Order: sequence, then C-alpha cells, then structure tokens
Amino acid sequence: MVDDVQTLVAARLRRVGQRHTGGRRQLVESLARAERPLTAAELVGGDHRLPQSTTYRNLALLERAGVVHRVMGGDELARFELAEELTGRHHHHLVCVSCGSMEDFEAPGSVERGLAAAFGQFQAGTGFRAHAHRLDLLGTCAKCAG
Amino acid sequence: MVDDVQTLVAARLRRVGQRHTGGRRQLVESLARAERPLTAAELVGGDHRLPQSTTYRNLALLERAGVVHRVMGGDELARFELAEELTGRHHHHLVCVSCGSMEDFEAPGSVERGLAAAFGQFQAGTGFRAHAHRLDLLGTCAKCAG
DNA sequence: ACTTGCAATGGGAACCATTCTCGTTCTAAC
DNA sequence: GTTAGAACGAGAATGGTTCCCATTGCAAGT
Repeated sequence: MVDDVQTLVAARLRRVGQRHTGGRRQLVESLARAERPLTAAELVGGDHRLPQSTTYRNLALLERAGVVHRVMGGDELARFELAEELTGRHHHHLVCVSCGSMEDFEAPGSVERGLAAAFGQFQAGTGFRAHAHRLDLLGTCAKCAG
Repeated sequence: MVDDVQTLVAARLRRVGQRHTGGRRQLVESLARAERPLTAAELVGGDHRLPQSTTYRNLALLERAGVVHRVMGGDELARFELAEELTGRHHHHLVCVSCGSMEDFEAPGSVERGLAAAFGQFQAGTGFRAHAHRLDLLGTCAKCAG
C-alpha cells in the first residue's frame, strides 16, 4: 500500500527528470502514514529526523512534481499531504479554529455532486478558470473542546 | 451603507469595552469598500497610509470583537474581510493558485442547502464541533491566465 | 477648563516559518 | 574509475507578523 505510493512517486519523479532519493522517500512515507496534513516541523522532527533545509527543498520539489499538495489551515503554518491522485481518496478537512490542527474527512456523494453541478454552471461571466475546490469545516476539535 | 456598517461596528466594540477610534474606522471603511479580502499590506499602503503596528493590532482586536475575519488564501499572506454578519452577504472565494489573489463569489442556493444538509448529518462520530464552512474555488484568475 | 488614569498609537526591534547560499557528498552515466 | 551534475546539510538571510515602550489622545470626575 505505502509501497504502491512509492512506486507511483518514483514514476512521477522520473517523468520530470528528478530522482527518487532517500530523503524524498522518507517524506512520502511520513505523509502516507498520516491521515491528516502534516506541518514541515512535524516532518522534520518525525521518526526520521530530517534536516530542515532539505525537507523544505524536497517538499517544494515534490509539490512541483504533483506528488504533494500544500494546504493552508487555520493558522499560518503550511501543511502538506499527498496528492489525491496518488492516494485515490478525495477528501476535505476539519480545521480547528483554536489550535489550527487539521483532520481529513470525506463528504457524502450528494454534496460532491452538488458542488460539481454548481461549479459547472459557474465559470461563465468572470475570467476565472477553476481547477479544483476546497471545502473545509471550521470548528473546534475534540482536544480543544475539552 | 458603509455608515450602517460603521454603526454596527461601533456597537460591537462598545459591547466588548473597546473604542471606535479613527484608525479602526478607516480599517473598516477600506474593508467595506473592497469586494474581496485585503492583505495587511494593502490596508497599510491604502488611501489612509496607516502605520503598520497599529494596523496589525487593530486587525487582531477587530477579529476578537467579531468584526473582521482572517482568511488564508493561496499564498502565506493573511487577508482580512468584514464578518458576514455585518455585510449580510454569505459568500465564498475564488482563489488564484498563481498569484494568490482572492475574489468574492456567491454560491447557488442549491449548493448551500446541500452543504447544510451534509454537515447536519455529519457531526456525529468524531468529537469535532463545526461552526462554519469554507468553500473556495481554486484556479487561475483572468490576469494570470492572460 | 484642569487633572488623572488608562487606552491607543507608532516607530522600531524581535520573532519565527520559510527560503537562500554555498561548500560537500552522492549518484549515475560514460 | 572518473566526472559532471544533482542532492544534501548547516547556517545565514528574508519577510510577514508580533512585541515593546515611550508618547499621545480620550473621557470622566472635579
């Protein structure tokens, strides 16, 4: 399962002329294990003790390669997750307005269909070209609710 | 119209024991005029030439008072807009993934109803308490598509 | 009007997540 | 095995945001 992701990542990197090195493999592994977006600090301080500069550089590179996505949550910290194309799981986020943490969740199919329909009929008027949507629930997580 | 907003803001500030000073009035006026969230730099460098430290302090204070909301867009810059309770306009954002700019837009009622229904039936299971939702369209603005 | 107390202000320093720099190390191809 | 270029890693630099503190402004009581 995680190995499958690594294979896909290797293929993507090769396609854009980048190597699948140890540090990049470890980043992908940490992201694949988590069921929520991780901050750079969590990746640096995780099981692998990655150096900071390499971590940020590789995250940017993996983002350019379409392997990871950067998401901004309730606070100013950037968080990273694997692209949905790799995980196969279209999902949204529960964002805690108190501590900024994020959790994944999947919306009912009816909501997704409603969104798709609405976006299709949008698009006109403005010169804006929509590629994707972002649907988050803002609230208080179990920890902060006490 | 803008005066109405100022009256509401004054009432809210008074309720939490804060004054409705000139600098705060100017912040609210700038935000009320714009039909999109503004960055702190745009507010500082706007028509009124506000000092930086006072601007950030007043934005934080107005946020605590429930007058303005801080939204994070495509880039790392914080943006600010008036609370929907003051403007009466429930809206979402078009976020340009290229330049980070944001524009307001209103979703069709059918989508809003679908979201409300889905969120109502959510809530269970996890200990997460949702207060609000955030629905953004990510894409390319007219300027960047050029 | 004149204090008096406290909130608000504004310039600049501090903070901290992120990015850049640069010399070293690794990798892959020849 | 050599070599050219990519990747690495430590630390400095950057920049948006926050903090500090001396000064100013406001409002109530005399």
